[in-house]
Amino acid sequence: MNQHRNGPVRSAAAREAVLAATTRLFHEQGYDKLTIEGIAREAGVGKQTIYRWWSSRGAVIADCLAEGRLFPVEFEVPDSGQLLPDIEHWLSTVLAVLDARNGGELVRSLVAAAAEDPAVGASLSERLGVERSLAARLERAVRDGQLPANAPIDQIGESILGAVILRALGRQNDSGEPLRRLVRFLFAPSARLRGDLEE
Amino acid sequence: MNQHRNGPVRSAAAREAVLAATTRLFHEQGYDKLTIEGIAREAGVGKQTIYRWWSSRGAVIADCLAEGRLFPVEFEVPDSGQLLPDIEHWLSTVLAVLDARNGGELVRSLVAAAAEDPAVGASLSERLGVERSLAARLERAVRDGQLPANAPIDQIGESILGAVILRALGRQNDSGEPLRRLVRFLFAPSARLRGDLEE
Amino acid sequence: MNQHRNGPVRSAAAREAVLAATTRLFHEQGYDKLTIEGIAREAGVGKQTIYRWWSSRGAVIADCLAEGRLFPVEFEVPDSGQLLPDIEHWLSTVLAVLDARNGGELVRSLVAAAAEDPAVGASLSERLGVERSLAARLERAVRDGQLPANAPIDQIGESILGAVILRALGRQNDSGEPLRRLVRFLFAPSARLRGDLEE
Amino acid sequence: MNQHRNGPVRSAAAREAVLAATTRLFHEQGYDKLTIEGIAREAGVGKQTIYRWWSSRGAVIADCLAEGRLFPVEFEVPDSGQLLPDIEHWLSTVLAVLDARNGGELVRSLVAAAAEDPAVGASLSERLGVERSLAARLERAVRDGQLPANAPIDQIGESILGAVILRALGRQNDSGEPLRRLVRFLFAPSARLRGDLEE
DNA sequence: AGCTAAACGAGACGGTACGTCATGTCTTCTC
DNA sequence: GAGAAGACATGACGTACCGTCTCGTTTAGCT
Repeated sequence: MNQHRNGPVRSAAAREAVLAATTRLFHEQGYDKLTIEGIAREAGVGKQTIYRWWSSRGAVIADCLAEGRLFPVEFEVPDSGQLLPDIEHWLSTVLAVLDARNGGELVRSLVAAAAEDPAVGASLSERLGVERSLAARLERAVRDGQLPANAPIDQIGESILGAVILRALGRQNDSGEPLRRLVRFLFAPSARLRGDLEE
Repeated sequence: MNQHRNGPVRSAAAREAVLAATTRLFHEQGYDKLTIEGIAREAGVGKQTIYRWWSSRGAVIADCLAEGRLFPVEFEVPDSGQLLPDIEHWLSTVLAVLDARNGGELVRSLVAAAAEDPAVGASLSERLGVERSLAARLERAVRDGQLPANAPIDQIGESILGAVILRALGRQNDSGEPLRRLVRFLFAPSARLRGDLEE
Repeated sequence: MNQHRNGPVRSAAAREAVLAATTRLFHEQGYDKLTIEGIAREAGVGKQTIYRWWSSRGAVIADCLAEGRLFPVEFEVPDSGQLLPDIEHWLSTVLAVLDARNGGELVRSLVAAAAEDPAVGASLSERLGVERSLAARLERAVRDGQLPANAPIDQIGESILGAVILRALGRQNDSGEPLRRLVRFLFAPSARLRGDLEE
Repeated sequence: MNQHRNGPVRSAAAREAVLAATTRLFHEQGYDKLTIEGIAREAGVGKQTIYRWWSSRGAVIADCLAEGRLFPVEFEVPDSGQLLPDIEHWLSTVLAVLDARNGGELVRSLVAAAAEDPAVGASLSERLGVERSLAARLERAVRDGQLPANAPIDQIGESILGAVILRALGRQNDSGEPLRRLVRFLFAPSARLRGDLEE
């Protein structure tokens, strides 16, 4: 028995306009300058329409995040068969994006949004598009015997992502070399034992 | 506030009152509810006195952070000579604090403050009191040969801290076991190679 | 030639519900708190149904007024043959109603509605139920020779009503004696000439 | 012991700007289109400044009224020694103003404001500038013996003013003759008795 | 009896204004 | 001359209604 309701239905156009405007403003101004009124103005939408469908500023961000509107690219981890070079290549891509204009600001805005709003926090890691692909690659490495069978794949991904976030919070302008050393440490364990991580 | 003074000297009492009020409010309400007016009210201080000496809300937080007012305890890493048990013990302490009331909220507030304000971001990692002690312990491990000579000590610390932060952002209520698996992975490399991380 | 139309006709139930709800809310909350949405909610009616049949909030009020829903009683002027005692008795009735709970507020609400909406203004004086009956009594007085043949009956009524309204606007809590003095002045001209309005 | 207070003092410029803007908007748009935000915008003033010093829209109007900003002219009653001609002349002046552009609207706006706000209501009659001057003239008439010693002067004034208001509420476009007949009735009692109010 | 179009309840929509709160600057008075 | 108190212009908050506009449902009168 279908539960029917009368009346007009949610406007897809309004929803789209809100998410598009939010994405635009988020990239242009960052999270803390993002306001409901600003979104409404930019989207050509009444404030009440936003409040009707989203509980907070963070909830709008979370929707944008869930639809992949906040990241310009997907960070795919290549799979050449050799774990460390693949990860290093992926890391270079990530760092290149982050060091481009507003990349660090984008991360900080996301973190601020996640800190403020549970919904954003909940979808942050998986939707970041980072861990998903990374985890897939690591699972493959486990199957290939390059990582032990019970390596904590998710946690390894989170530790790398966490280090990336901390770097963004500290506004460090290093070359990315410290992060590269971290992944080498993580994925070249035999080298670690031999003490020849670096030549 | 302070009693009779002749010279135009910065009032130590006012400074103290501001920092104390900020600490109190930060713990009670979190970063996003923290306002300059609220601090001034709570401290019994004029708004202008705050603006005179601090450039922003974040700068006040950064001062509190720098003076160790925001953390109830210092997280010292014990040194029994055995790296992994020491780290696991330390991690248990950290997790216990975070899972206590408002512990997660405290981390999220700090992260939000760091995301918003460069000054907070800059002092976050070292002042967190976490990495300093952790790095010292890891250096000792290097000297003892438990870690390779060129292990990226700071980055390892940041990766752990980053994972802790991500856990707080995701509001996860796990037992902390995932984090424990991560440190085991990080500090038991030989086990990893043998595939017997867990029995 | 009848222009025929299909479909249902205006719902008497909806009309009744709207007018009843309006009357209820008008008495409970006054004119300025009266809203179309509130009426629709109270009447269990769609907003559009109101907009379809009435042009404005004032038009609904005007309808209520025209059907005598806004006044709890009719103010009949008795006719004992003696003009002044009749008028004074009527005035006492009016004042008693006005000084009862919300009586003044009712007048003010009506005046506000009349000020805002021409339709209400147009029907205010005649529909008030005041002047109609008063004018009838004054005409009788003219026939009886108690008033000159061309006394401005309508204007006399309006002047009394106007004085009543001004009293309500000023929120005066006098006993009503000033109004009584006015009607004595109006209807005891010979006394006036003799200077013995009051003994 | 004087109870002293620190801090800046109320800005005379802001007060003046608010009252001037209110007066302007009131005349241009009437009371119901008058909004706090509109006043603030027009005055170049923050909304909060208005809310700090006035409790409501009506309170601002009441201040304007009290300073005579809402009426373009003072309605002085001439004093030639002969009551009726003086009053008729005054009435002509009043009617001329009311029938000019927006005169009726002005009255209706004032009445609406008075109905909504006690402060406006309280100062309406005296500040209207109407009754004050009228009462003075009537008192003179009493002294001259043209009115009985205990004629209810204030009430007579209110009855005239009330009739004027009712006329404005009804949007009547009569020539003003009915009002003239009323004052003739009020102030030519002997004529009334002889039934020769009009020849 | 079926068809059809209007009226209905519900309520989403782009707006305006509300009254409150915080911002960062400025002014006044006290110590 | 630093500091408390707080007024100021600005602007966002979240709420309430405005008047218009869909939605599906219900119902009256014509075929």
